[in-house]
Amino acid sequence: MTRTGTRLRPDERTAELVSAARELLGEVGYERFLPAEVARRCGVSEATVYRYFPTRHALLVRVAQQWFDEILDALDPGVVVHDGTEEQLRYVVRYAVEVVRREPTLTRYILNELRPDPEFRATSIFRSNRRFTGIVSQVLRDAVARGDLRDDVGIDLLRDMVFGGIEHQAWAYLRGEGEFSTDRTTDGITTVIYRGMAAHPSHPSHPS
Amino acid sequence: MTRTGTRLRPDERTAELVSAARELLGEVGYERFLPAEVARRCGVSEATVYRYFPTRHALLVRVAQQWFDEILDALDPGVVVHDGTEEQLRYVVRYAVEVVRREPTLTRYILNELRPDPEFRATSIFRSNRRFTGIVSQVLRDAVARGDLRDDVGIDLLRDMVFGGIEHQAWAYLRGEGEFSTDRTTDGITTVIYRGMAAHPSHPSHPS
Amino acid sequence: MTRTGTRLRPDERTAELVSAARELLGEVGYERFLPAEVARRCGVSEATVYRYFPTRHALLVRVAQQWFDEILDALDPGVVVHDGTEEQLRYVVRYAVEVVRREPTLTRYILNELRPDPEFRATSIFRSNRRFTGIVSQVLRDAVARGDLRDDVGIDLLRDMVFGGIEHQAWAYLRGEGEFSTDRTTDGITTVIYRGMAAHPSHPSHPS
Amino acid sequence: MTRTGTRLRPDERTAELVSAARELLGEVGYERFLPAEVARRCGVSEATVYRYFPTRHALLVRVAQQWFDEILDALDPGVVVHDGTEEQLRYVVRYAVEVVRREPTLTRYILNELRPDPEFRATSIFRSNRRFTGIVSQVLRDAVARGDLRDDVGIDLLRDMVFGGIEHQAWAYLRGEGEFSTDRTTDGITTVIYRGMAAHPSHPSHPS
DNA sequence: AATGAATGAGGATTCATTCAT
DNA sequence: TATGAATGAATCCTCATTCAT
Repeated sequence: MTRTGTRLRPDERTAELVSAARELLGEVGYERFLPAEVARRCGVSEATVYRYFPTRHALLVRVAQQWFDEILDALDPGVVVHDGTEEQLRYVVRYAVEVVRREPTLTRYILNELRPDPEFRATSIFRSNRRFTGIVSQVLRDAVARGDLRDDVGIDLLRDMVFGGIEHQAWAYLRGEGEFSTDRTTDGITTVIYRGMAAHPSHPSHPS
Repeated sequence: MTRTGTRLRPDERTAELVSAARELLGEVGYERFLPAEVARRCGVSEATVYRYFPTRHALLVRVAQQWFDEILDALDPGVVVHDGTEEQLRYVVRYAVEVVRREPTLTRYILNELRPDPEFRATSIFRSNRRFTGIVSQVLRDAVARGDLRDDVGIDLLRDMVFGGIEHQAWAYLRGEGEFSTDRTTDGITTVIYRGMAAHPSHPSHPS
Repeated sequence: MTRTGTRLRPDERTAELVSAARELLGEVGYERFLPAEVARRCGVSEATVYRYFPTRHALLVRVAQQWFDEILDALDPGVVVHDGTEEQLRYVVRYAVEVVRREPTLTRYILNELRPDPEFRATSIFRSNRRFTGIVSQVLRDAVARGDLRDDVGIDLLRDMVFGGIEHQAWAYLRGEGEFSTDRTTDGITTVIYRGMAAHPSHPSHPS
Repeated sequence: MTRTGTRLRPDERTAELVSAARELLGEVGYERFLPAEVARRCGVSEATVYRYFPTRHALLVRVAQQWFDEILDALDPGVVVHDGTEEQLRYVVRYAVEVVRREPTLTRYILNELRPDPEFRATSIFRSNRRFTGIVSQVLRDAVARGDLRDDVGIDLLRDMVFGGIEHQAWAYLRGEGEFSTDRTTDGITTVIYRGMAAHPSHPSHPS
């Protein structure tokens, strides 16, 4: 994309490479990700890519890392702002929907390619990833502790229904098999989870 | 795995190849699936694989097809047997859990590699797949029509929460990030969906 | 083509194989000639082909041999029947045109694949081939000896202009680049060769 | 052949590859042409060949193209220089003889493999090829228009006798079945065509 | 006599990675 | 710092040929 051709400071070049790599990963997925294409998009040689990243894998990991950090930096502050279990839940679900929807391949890469890696737990992505999916878990956990949600279904299962549901929706959308409204998906998932787990079913919520 | 070394009848050899291919696909996934490895596991040459399947893709498709048919043959009859929305839902969810849990990579292959293929809708897997995911949708749809479930959340989203949730659970399990009890997963998902969508919240169900 | 399925006497089976092989060779050419396809056309197994012919090459050689013999058996008697150099020439040219036109690939195979073979001169095709192209040479040689044609151009060159010209015409025809009239080609070549070599130019011939 | 071992500039490497490929094509023909052998002859890896040419076919086409261009650049200017039908004819025939004689396999490749290709007419070789064979046709056509040659035999047939005759002569020569003197072949063909087609047979030419 | 099963030896093409300049 | 050239190790697929039954 960015066609520089000129010499860049190492941090600029790195940023450019990561940016192009993120786009590419989002477009073609992990297996079809070619370092050569990243180089091409930056207007540099393949060797330059390897100057900044020792392996293809390292570049991919860096992409995930940076991407996650951006997401979390934007997400984190907002959580506390919302009052009430349902509103907090809706907020994080909406955020997850927006993220996954915007970059389903990237999400998939992190969730499915990076996490299974034996060395994953040693990576700093591990921590970031935990922050990302964990933030949903935390909202749920807090709600349970507060007595707003029941505890008869595991938090991890609820979290998986949220992320799995979003992911499947996104893929169906990309395949052209259905619409993908952020609102509709957010409200639907929030509603099901909240109504399904609410400790006090007397005040059912209404999806928009 | 199976080391025959002997000559087999075509149907036997085919069965052996499909079986080994299914295992391999389950282990390494679509992209890392090598016909040569299938051959090795069957104790035959690579050329033998190509004697029975014209292309790598054809073998993979056959694996998916046969596997699906086995699943569906076992699943179908049972649905009608169960009375009540929640029980029917629990039954199909349990089945899906067992299937996805047993072969998560295979599931991913069908969901992510086969479905996006432009020619997918012309395949017989398409029909099988529709039968598979459709059976969940149908149970939900029937329940809505019967007035047992509300209609304020789309069927497709519910279905995605079911399959997405199961898939994520299975992956986390395989990654050693958590337990995976068929009962717990089945009950959890069924409960969330049912309680979250039930038209008459007066009689909440209890997960085991 | 012939679908027997039954057991044949060796000579019958051989004949059937050679016949199918000839057709195939004519259709696809030497390099794309697959023994498996010959077997398929005869309704027998590949192994049966190898029962009768030790190698692919042997089968191909046999095809050429038999084909040549048939041609020569039909051609030979007719030569003497014609009176006059030009008529004899026209006769053999017409025959060559018909042969090449009908089976250009086969001709090509013999002319270009078989002849270069180091062992070619030891083959019986060598003799047959010499009879085939030699018959044209002989007609020319006789005419020179009789004083009807000059001797200032080598017989082999004339023969090559005849066969090369026919072959190129046939290929252009097959490519759809032009018509191919047996009469027109025969008369054209005969005329050029005869008029160009005639010792007594006072009676120029007229092509039809 | 050329064993460099060193790093070459792209144009040098390309030239070396094309050169080696031309030689190889001339030796073994289209079907037996292996990119791996080209690599071996240049002392580089097979991958290097594919760095410069996306496919085997592309390399072959490039060989043909470049080769043709060299030929035509040398041939073209000379035609106009010669006076008289017979001299012009002799000149282009001589040129064709030299070309075909030097590289009969290459000629065959262009004539038989490239020309039949459906996309051939879109290639730049198409234009080059037309220039090549067309130059003979043009000389003949001009002579007919001028009244020097009769019009009772089609130009295309005459052209085919020229090229076909040359090709067969070259092959026989390569096979060791006869001598191949450029002069003798040129004069022979020119003589036959000219004497056979001359409108005024009173001044027959004398082959050397 | 016939064959069905099986394969060894290719053979075109891809791509992450290295290294001399 | 940057790179252009180069490649080793795959990877899918083909086909003439063998051999136990």
